[in-house]
Amino acid sequence: MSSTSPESQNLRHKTQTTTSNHKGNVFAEPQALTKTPRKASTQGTVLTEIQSNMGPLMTPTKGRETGTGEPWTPTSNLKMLMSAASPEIRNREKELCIDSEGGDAMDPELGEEGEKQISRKEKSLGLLCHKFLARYPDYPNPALNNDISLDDVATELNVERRRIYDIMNVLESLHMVSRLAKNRYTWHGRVNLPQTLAKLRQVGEEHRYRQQMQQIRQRSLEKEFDSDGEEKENEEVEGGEQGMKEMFFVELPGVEFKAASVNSRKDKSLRVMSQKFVMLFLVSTPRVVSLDVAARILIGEDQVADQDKSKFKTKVRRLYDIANVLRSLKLIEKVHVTEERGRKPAFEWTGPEDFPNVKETTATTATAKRKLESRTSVDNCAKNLFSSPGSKRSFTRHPSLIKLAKSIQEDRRKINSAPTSPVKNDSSSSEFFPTKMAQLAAICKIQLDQQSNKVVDRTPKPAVTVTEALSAHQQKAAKKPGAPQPPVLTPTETRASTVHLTPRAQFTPQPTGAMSFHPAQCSPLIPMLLPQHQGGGPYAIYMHPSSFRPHPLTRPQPTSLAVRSMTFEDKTGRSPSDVTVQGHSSATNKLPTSSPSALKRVCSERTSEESPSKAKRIDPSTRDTSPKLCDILQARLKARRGGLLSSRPSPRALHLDPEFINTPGSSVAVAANQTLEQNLETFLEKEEKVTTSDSEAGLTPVRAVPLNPQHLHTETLIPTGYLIPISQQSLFSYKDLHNTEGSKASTPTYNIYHTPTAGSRPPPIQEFTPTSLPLHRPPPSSPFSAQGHRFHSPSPAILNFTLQNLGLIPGPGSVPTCSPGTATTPEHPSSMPSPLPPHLGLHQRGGMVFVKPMSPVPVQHQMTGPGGQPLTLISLQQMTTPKGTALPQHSFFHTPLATMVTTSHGHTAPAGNKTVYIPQRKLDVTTEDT
DNA sequence: CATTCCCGCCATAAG
DNA sequence: CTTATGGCGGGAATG
Repeated sequence: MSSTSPESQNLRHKTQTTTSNHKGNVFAEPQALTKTPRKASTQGTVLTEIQSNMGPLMTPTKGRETGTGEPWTPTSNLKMLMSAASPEIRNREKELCIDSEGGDAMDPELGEEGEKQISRKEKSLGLLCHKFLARYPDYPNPALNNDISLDDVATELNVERRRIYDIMNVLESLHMVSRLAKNRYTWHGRVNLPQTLAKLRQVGEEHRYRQQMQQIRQRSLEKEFDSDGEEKENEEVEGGEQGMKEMFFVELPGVEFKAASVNSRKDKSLRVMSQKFVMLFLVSTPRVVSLDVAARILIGEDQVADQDKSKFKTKVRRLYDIANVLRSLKLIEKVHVTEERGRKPAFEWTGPEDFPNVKETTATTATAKRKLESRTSVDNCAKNLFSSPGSKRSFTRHPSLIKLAKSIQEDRRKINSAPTSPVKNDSSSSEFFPTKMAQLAAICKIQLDQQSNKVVDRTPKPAVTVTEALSAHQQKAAKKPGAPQPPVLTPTETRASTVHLTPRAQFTPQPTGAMSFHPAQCSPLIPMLLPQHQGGGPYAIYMHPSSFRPHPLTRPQPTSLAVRSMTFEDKTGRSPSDVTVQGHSSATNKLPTSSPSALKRVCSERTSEESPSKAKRIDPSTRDTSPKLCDILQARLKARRGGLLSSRPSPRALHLDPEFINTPGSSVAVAANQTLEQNLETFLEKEEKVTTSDSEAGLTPVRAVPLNPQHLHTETLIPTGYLIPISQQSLFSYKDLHNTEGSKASTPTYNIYHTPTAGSRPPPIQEFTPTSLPLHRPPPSSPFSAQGHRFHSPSPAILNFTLQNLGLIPGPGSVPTCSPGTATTPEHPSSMPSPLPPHLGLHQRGGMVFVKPMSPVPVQHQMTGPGGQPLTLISLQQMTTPKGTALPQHSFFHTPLATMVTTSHGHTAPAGNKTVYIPQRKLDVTTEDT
């Protein structure tokens, strides 16, 4: 929108040829400033960017809707600082203290100019992404306009457009943004991240990525010799379905589908690749995926052994691009897997482990929808057909279709909205954004459930968190019973760590004390509402919906979305795919649609884990295992069905519009039925299978895995089209409970959730470390001019940086607070009994403080930034990823089995501790089931 | 040398 | 046609 945009673009293009300088200057806001020394400098080939200098000068001209422009200088300064620091130090984070000013501070010598070498890192995609993310709240107020203008972003961040596309593509793959139109995207933040992840995991399982990964790993281990042939075969067999490598983009429901237009362009790589990559993490047992394995899988077809190297290389390049973005989202971290042979670059998942899908299904409201569905579905189908990957489809984006969809959707919404959706917002606090609150609540809930206690911990005590984390891991990893839980604890703090995985460890799941307590927590957490049943239900396959989006600004309907999510499964009784489900208890999965059951289900998951006895049995079923089982089952099914269900496997053909279609009536229902049957069958077979599978995997089948048939995922229709999950927003109330528990209650929950980190992972200790942020608010005097002045809507990014620089980072041990500026309610750590000694992880590594923009408007009360702008302070554990910082995190995540983590520096983590591992095979990944 | 991954040419899709 | 997107790979920076 800004006038500048065109100009800038033009300039860019033009400039390209001659010099590299491109970017920067131009956008900087032409109008305002004159000062552009940088331009000249830039041009000069050398990278030096003088920008830093400029910074102060610049006024934040650009502010647009997004949040206002950020002056960018500061940012750049920060950047510089970081970069400077980082190189030397592996950690980016800590150094900040330094200072304020940008350039000089850091460098003793150079003073201002100094930066010349910006080292490549400054330009890295990860950093850029960080800056980008800093501009938007993790959980934006839906009511606000969350539009993102590419031009503005490019300008403000001072980067070429091309780079923004890279970021947007991956964010889009996670549904954190969606494309509205030409230069416009809408920011969704992490609101539907849980759903997205759940969905991706589901899809990933369906694709049997886990198996594929295992095969590849094995193969590689054993090099060519012997076995590979066979193994391969096996896969391929199943692969029939696999064939569908080309999956399409997985879509989410509701909010996001604005992107209708998106699907168009072949949907080639980045977006899809990113999703696949994430899927790999979600299905792999140790949440570690090595680069090459990922590349191989992503290559897709690759069946043949090594394909071109070049292709591989290219793929790897892309993976790095994606990884950098994911890293900035804190979803993954770089690690090294040491196999026998050497260490390979790999990434470890650090995002949320579980995301129960929350979905609400509202069972009701089928009425109108069906009709709608039918239509849409048709359209969708058509569309799908057209759009085959690779080839160009003329049809993509038919306007007509889009419109249709829109209208339908709207209708649907209206219809749906009221009844089911539980709208309770307790939000007294949430005055303005009920919807948002709801979403948040939902999210929270989800997180809580998943993480079980983690959330709680986060605020109060680290120790707790750790424990939980451990327990979770344990479960996954399933240790031997004898093994104590503590093992995991080792606080390894390395950031970039090397993980050594021993191949199979045998483990039995064991009940650990820790686990036991989980249940209790769960129950409390879950309290109110679990949304309906889980499951696959929530997702619907979606073609691409039209880009319908209600008003950006005004969109009330959050609830409606929730409502809309219906699950097909109801009919059949079983949800087609229920990722989460695995209730141990119910052999039959059919959960009635009733919500209560859903809750139970969730609980059950947790409980299952916990309960020792059950744990064993059930564990397998639980997330980790389940996938396997699923895979197996699926494989079986496929084999059988073969022809029968061709439809299913090849998703492409089907497109269902989720929303519209939710009702089971159509194909879905059928599918569901099939699935049930299949499940049973598979289940029976399963045992056999299990063995085989294990063997395939390379794992010794130590234990028989008891599977619950239930878990199996049915294959849902998903594969084909876009999947749309249902938005969870409905849940809300939860937070109340939460709050109460946590000390924070008073503060609007919103804040809490806000914390970026919070959402996802069990926070390693570090999070806590940061002392209370609020205090730190940068004094006006702070070196950065920007801060002082900033009137309103300062760019959050800047603040963040500043804070960091100022040394806000607290020492260890401090309480993590996310208090709003004003109150800063201290959340004292609630005194949770932490089973584990704190020492584990804590280090002060320096948490970072992050300031995120809150939803601008309303939030004010909560906190007010220096300028009066609303700010939320959050402690982050790690900023970006640099390897250097020491974080304990990894250790937790690693399966207890045999992983050892080495710090980047090389000091090994404290011992493998209790991990039991049998070093037989090098391969890390071990499946664990029981 | 290997790993990372930035840069930006240039093919395509959109408008 | 002009733009907007984004695949893709050279090759530079780093390790």
